[in-house]
Amino acid sequence: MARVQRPPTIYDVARAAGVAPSTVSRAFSRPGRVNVRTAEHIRAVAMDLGYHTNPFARGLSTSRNNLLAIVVPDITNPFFFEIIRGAESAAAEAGYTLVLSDTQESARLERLALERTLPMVDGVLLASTRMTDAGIRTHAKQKPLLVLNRAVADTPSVVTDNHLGTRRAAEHLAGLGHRSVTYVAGPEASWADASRWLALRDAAAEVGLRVRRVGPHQPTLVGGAQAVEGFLASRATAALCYNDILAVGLMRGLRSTRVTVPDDVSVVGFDNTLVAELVEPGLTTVSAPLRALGATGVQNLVARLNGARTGSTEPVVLPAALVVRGSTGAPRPRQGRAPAITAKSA
Amino acid sequence: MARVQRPPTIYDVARAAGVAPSTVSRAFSRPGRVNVRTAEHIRAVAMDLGYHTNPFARGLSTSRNNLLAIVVPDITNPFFFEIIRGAESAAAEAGYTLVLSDTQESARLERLALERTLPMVDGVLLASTRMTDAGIRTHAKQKPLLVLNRAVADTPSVVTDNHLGTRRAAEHLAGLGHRSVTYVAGPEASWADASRWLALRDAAAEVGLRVRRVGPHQPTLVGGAQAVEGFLASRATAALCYNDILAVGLMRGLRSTRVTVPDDVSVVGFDNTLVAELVEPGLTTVSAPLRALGATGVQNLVARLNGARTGSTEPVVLPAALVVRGSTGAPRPRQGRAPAITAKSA
DNA sequence: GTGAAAGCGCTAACAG
DNA sequence: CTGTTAGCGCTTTCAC
Repeated sequence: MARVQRPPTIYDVARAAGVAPSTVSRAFSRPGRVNVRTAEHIRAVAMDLGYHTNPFARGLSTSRNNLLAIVVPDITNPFFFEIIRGAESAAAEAGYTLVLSDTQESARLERLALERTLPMVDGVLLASTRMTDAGIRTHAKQKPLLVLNRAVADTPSVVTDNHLGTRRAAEHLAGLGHRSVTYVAGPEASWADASRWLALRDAAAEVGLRVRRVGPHQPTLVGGAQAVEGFLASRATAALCYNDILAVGLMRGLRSTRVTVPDDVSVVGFDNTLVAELVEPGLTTVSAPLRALGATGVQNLVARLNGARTGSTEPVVLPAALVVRGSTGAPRPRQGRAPAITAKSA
Repeated sequence: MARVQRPPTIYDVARAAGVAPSTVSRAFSRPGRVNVRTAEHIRAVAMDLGYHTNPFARGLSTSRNNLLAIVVPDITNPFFFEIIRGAESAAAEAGYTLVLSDTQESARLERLALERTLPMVDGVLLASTRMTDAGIRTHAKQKPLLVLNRAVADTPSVVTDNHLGTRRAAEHLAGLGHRSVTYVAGPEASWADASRWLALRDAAAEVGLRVRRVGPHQPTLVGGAQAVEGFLASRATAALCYNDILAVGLMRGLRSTRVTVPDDVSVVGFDNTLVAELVEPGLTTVSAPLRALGATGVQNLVARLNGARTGSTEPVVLPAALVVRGSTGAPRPRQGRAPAITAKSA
């Protein structure tokens, strides 16, 4: 097992190179201000010694350390790791490193994580936070902060266009001949859930769809299975679900009943995560630009750190689109006869 | 948008509390060494001012900043985010924060990420690294480092028991009546791939299975589809795939041919990630204790940081188990007639 | 117990 | 262009 030794400092390099420490510093932080030959020499010596500048010591003077925190409720949720990847690559590109906090859906853990990471980063990305608007604003006073997937007054945010996406889904269903749709709701505290439901109400009215709502449900396979009964009771021929996992759970639950997808009922999800593609039949879903969401968030935050004065704090809205797969189709011809409503599921 | 102000320092607190800065410092870092009433007073004043100690300034003196880096090839791969979550929660529990680097399967990016993060963390977790053993050891000289999913001489590591897992899979297949199995290989550079293949060779011999190997293939859906032809040509009745995604890709590819799973061929995956459960039929797979892998890695690393002198650098081996689902079954009775080998797939 | 002073590794401001 | 001198915010001797 390799023995770890104390890394060389700027002074070691300075001595070895026969120059002043400040010159070494300059050679690394603003190469332009140093004779090209000395700079070269210093670099060589440094490399030789295995010198790496200590970013936090630097941060002490510059009060920036090129660290960004991203706080997510659940790393294992496909929804978030696409966002994380977008954020990570944008951060790396801008020379920032990401600090990751998984709050495991707990508001308490989220608060703790934030308190621990806030003092050490230059800015924070909050993805689908469970905090109150007031709590968010409090933290935003301490460090530049940006909210993903939720609009908060006076706080920069990036959201997806739930309205447009839902509208497309409604049009799609109406176009197939559906007359009714039920929204299968997700977590009560979710901003996205509220936003999607409201959007569906509007869109349904515009395209002439009768709309119901069941829930709330956990955004999990189990939650989807639990939604079966309520959905069937709503007697709609189509379901728009809070997210993909919930939709898949619903589809699975329906399979245990006499109801088949898409012949009896059509199911639409939200987010276009990997599962939508894996499930059989493929899940028609509203695609959120997850990676772009993370990337845009980081870019805006970094711009702010660099002094960009964006007067407005209107949310940045990213477009959504409908991805049509096998889970939607025309409803049964004799529509008067609603689908069987007795759930025989486990 | 909230205005961000410069956070209060230890001096601000000292002045407001009417004590010396060093006393404030002590009140936070070693409360025992301070009069309990003064300490209380200081805490109150600090809270009042919204003081948070700057971890990196502290780190300058103590040369520890409670940061750990985790480097993964692909955040969006379910395999890794289970590991990440395990690592994250173990880190949080030990008072450490995780810094995340996604190298997007690129050795170059991995090197860059490491160079950027190494100087700022106390230790590094390398998950399924693409580096050479020599490269790993070089970095291990600079900071305590631990490798996940790969055994490297002279370097602490945590791996899963591929041997045992593969053995179980082989026994399962043999028990069902299979006489032949083909290993569908993953990336060439992968330590896990080599390890699994070797394990299968041994296990197959022991249980009396004829064994072949096809590949390498990308560990993706596409890679799995591309493996179809080679697999069919191998004329085996069972496939053991490098990982779940590859297995799912293979199953999908097979569906486009005349071959059905599990009636014509059985398919076994590796890792027991979410997709194994979602796919139809469910994928029988060797389950790796992913979360435990991440957690154990962090715990070992932290122990080392705290001065634990573990003499040996033998890999820590975590148990694997076989999870049986619908993708495996008894081979067709008339086994002389091998499955159709003409691939009609896209 | 508490204060004063030095220093962690680096950058910044000021001379030359 | 380069050297000198102060700090950045905190911890750590060493006195008292």
